[in-house]
Amino acid sequence: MGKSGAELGVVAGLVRASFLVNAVYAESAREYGLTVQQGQLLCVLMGRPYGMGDLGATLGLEKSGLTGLVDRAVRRGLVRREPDPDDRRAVHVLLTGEGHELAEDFYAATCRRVDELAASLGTPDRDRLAALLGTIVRENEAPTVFLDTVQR
Amino acid sequence: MGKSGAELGVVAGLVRASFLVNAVYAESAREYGLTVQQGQLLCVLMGRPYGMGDLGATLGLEKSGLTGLVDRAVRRGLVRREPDPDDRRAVHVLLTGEGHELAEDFYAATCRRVDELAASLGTPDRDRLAALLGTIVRENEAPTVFLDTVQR
DNA sequence: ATGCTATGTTCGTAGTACGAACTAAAACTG
DNA sequence: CAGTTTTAGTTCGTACTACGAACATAGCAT
Repeated sequence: MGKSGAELGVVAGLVRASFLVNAVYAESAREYGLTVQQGQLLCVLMGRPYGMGDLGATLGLEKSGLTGLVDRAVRRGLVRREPDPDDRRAVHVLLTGEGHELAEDFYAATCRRVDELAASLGTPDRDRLAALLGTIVRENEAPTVFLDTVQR
Repeated sequence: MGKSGAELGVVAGLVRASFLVNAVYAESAREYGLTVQQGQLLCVLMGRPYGMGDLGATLGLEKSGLTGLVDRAVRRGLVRREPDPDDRRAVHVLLTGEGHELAEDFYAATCRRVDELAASLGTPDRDRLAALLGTIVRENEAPTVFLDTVQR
């Protein structure tokens, strides 16, 4: 039973830790007047502009749902659609200046809060945890929903 | 910069791993015709019945939002409200027979999927990861949104 | 008894997100 | 190059999520 006990430990640990991260993410979003989904959109777009298709794949949304999310973000002045010069069907979604500023602030606040979740770990444990999570993220090809480091 | 690099690694690792867990959770929920929130409700109630207040605190919801969530779960026959004999204002929310069965199945499927996220880790790494996440969960007092082990 | 607090619900509002159906443009095919 | 198929996005209808404010009861304290 030792082995199955350890396995359940990983699963419950991952699920509950995710719950904490979600809560912290929601708190940050709220602080900046965003919904979680809008915050996620901004964080993804911090890296580069996306077409609607890629954006949906990255966020795990159907295209029909994404249209509304982008619409609302456009209405708030956070992102804009730009026609793709090479394909008149396609658009690029990118941050506005205001959106970029808000994204940076939200990203920083979220980093700070998530970092605090791990406050009780010493540096070696943090490094170990980072390495283990890095393996999971890599092996499962988690999309870039949150940058490793801020673009300079 | 070595230290700050490691710190960002933990943060990005936690956020992206959470994204993976969320996606897997959503996939499980969908498989069983549930929304994520309904799945979460069932998983919490697997442990024991809750009053609306405790349930809101556990799930991180305002009471007004919780009423609707429970209403819809009642309509689907998954949970029921029972008057608290000691306090005529209060109710206990608990799983119906059908809800209990569905919760077990959903829980098992989710466990399997989350476990697969860590498939590339060997047993020692899994144990280390479980221990590190366990520390975070404990230090931040993550509510019991997902049982450690199924109740027998 | 009388006010204060706690428990839940109702209501209005905004947002999330799916599938099906649709438009338009690009890509393929004979 | 005309005709078909595929791809990119949007629109529409539906159901769900979830907040705050206002409300009704019920318990509690003085």
